[in-house]
Amino acid sequence: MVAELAEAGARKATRHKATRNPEASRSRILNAARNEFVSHGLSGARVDRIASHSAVNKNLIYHYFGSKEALYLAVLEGIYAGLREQQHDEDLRELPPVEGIRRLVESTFDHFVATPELIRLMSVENIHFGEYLKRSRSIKPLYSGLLDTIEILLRRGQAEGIFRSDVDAVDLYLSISGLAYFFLSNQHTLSWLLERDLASRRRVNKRRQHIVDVVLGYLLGSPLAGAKG
Amino acid sequence: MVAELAEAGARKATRHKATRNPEASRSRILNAARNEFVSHGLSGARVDRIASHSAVNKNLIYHYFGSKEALYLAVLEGIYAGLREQQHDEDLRELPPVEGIRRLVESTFDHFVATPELIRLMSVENIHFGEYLKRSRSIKPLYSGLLDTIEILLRRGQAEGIFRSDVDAVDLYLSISGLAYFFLSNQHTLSWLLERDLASRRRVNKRRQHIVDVVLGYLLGSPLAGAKG
Amino acid sequence: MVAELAEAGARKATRHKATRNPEASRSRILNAARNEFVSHGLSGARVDRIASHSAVNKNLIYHYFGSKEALYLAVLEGIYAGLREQQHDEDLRELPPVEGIRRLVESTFDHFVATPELIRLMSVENIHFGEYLKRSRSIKPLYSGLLDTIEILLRRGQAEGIFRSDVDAVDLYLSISGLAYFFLSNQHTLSWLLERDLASRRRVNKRRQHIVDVVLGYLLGSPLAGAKG
Amino acid sequence: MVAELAEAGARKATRHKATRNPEASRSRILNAARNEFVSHGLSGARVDRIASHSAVNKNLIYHYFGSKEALYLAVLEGIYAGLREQQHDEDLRELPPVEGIRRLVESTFDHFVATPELIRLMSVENIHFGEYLKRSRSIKPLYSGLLDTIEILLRRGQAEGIFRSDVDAVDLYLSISGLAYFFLSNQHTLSWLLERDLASRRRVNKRRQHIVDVVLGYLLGSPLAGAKG
DNA sequence: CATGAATGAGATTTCATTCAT
DNA sequence: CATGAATGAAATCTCATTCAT
Repeated sequence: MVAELAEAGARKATRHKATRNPEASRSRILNAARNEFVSHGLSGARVDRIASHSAVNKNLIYHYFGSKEALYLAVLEGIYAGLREQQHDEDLRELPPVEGIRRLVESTFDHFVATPELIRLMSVENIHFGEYLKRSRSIKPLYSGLLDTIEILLRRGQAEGIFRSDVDAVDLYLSISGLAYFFLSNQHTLSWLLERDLASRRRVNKRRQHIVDVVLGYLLGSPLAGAKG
Repeated sequence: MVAELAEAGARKATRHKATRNPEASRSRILNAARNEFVSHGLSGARVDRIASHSAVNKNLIYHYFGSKEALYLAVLEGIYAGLREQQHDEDLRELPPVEGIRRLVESTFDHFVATPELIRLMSVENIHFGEYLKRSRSIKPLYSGLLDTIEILLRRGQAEGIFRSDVDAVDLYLSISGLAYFFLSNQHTLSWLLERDLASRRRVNKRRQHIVDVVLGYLLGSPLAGAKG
Repeated sequence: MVAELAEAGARKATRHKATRNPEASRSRILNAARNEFVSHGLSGARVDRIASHSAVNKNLIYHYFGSKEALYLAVLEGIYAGLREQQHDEDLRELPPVEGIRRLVESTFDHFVATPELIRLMSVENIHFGEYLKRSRSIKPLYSGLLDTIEILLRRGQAEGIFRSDVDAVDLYLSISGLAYFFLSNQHTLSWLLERDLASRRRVNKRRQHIVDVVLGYLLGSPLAGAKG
Repeated sequence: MVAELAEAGARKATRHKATRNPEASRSRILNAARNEFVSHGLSGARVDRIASHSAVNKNLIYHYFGSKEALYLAVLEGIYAGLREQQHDEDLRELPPVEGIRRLVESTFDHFVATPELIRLMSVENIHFGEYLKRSRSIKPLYSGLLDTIEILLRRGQAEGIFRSDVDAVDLYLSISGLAYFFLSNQHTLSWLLERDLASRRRVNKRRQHIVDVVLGYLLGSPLAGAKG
């Protein structure tokens, strides 16, 4: 996966040579930059590499984006937008609660798996204490409906008497994401330490099912089971 | 938390001036280096800052550790050793299964909370595809007993008929860690996006209980509940 | 004054957008360039700023002037031409000598005050060892009559027995200009060092009178007064 | 003179190669920097040239001075300090007034002639609106006594009935300096325009005497001579 | 006549590392 | 054991200029 991410930009560059097409140039830069930041983090990324992988003069990067940090922010916004775009959570609100939650869990997991850049950039951003995310105008609004969707499904499930009654929507969201995130974000260290190939298709499929089981197992269980007192 | 991490080294520097105490110098370097790598990642860390925060000549760092990367590895080993040291998982094998799992979940969470450096370094290391971890001789052995402990508790719980039968030890470990990790590692972005202060004591305590509930809810539930087919 | 000079170009730009009027474009460029070179010197000037302040495509600047340096020379010629144009020194030759000199002193001072760009460009040009001026075909001819005028007034004053006899026209010209120039060219440092606002109207008026007094005091005095031997 | 200034640093560099003598390194840098800023101004100066002319690694410049601008300020402070150091104006206060003024005029002129860097840096600084000078802590105090000296000499000369009564100390200082400054600062353009070699020894000596004559001619004259009303 | 896109050379600055003592 | 001085390579960014239409 290392090589895959690191070289993706190089493979795509295919010597364009002076496109005279600003849209194309801009998007080639963004592409190369995403690969670079994803592979090396913010501090480790090199503007020179972004320039050469996007087959563009280095100055053009500064012309379009102003600075390495601003370029990173542009990449970050693109990635986060993609995440929320694909979640379509509003569509789930009408489903039977168990089905709705299952779909939410699965789509979260699937999007994480399909977009490894997302998880890496989320890590990078947290290494930087989220300071670039906080500068973004465009990202936060994307998250406004998410908790509502969860809340709606939860309440409907509780009204039907099938979900346990003590569930907090924020905690549930953090669990759904966390169960997928850690497995993916820490794949490299975990594969080594546990001596398992966590990137294998079999393992990934198995994990997907496990996460659904955990979330639904928890939601469908009784609040008292295993409680401390 | 940003400031806390960033300034920790500065606070400790207290002008030692030529200690002529190799042990002390070495450990001051390691301390400052941990703070630096934790605050800025590997690429973002600065040898100069480590030197000045440890009140040590820059050359001494190279004398003791050879390179910035080697110093990073030393820090990484120290941090991972601390994690496994504190887990005492062997002690849990004798406990009643529910109690054993609960303790494992709680101690994992507590150690993560108590050592924010750990989580940040785990992220940093995965940004670097785990390549430094893989160079370490000392870390992997620490993990050898962990899955056994989980396996033992699982099997005993299943034998007693209280745990569901389809649980994989690796997945369970990943879930226990992931439920805590994501919440902590991504605190900065999540607090901003969800408009909640995830670092508040109340939220942390609540999360701890939630995680226990999720893990035990899952283990104590029936395999069929909510299953796809 | 800083802001005044620096922003003058910006104020004038007023979005022309494709004038299709070559004369107007050329003159807008020259205007913006004068402001830019005056505010930042030759090395500090930016072609980009000149383009944006003159609301003209950068390429047009190269089309009309060929290079940044050639543009600078064009600006320089314009400024020097303005200086000599306004001096009308030939008109003074007929006046009574004291009156003629007084008028020359006053008009030199007044023109310097009215055209701060002139003094700044003269400084800039001397920082560059006068090399651009020397390339100009148009400037030197403007100066041909100046010393003659002074010479004529001097000789008539000496013939009348009112001017001292040992006066050199070149030195007199340098003094007339220098007494005004230094006060204006070094206003920023001098105001700070002497803790006086040399730009105030009162100070400027006072200085004008002082310079007349110095020049006439010198010319009307006797050669022996205060002489070394 | 162009070549002289521009190459002065090069001549002095004489391949030191790793002096291990911080004082010497620092002062070689300052020397080379003075030459560079004097020859090319602030914007035109090149850190690379300063490094190579001082036979020092470029980084050492940043290590010692922090930035190009800070280095420029250090040079500026050194130059201004030299000016006031050499003026010894306090020594002049006891002299007979005519003698005191004559000496002040001569020493000002002589110092300007002996230190062409001074005049050029004063011009450079005014091109930059004096903003670096204003940042300096050390320069202004040097100027505190200067006006007092002039005032004292003026008042004594007026008490003796030999100096005219309407003289302002600030104006007198500006005239003494201006009469010398313009001739020197604008030598390159003036020599060309007036078709005289203003740098020739004869011309310089003549100018020195002229300036003394002008200042004393003015001071010893009567206030009414040539006055407007 | 005029333009927006793009470039190459070089500017300042940074940083891990080594030298000499 | 420890240090202050110094370095080379490379990083980010700038800027006058040219290309293609």
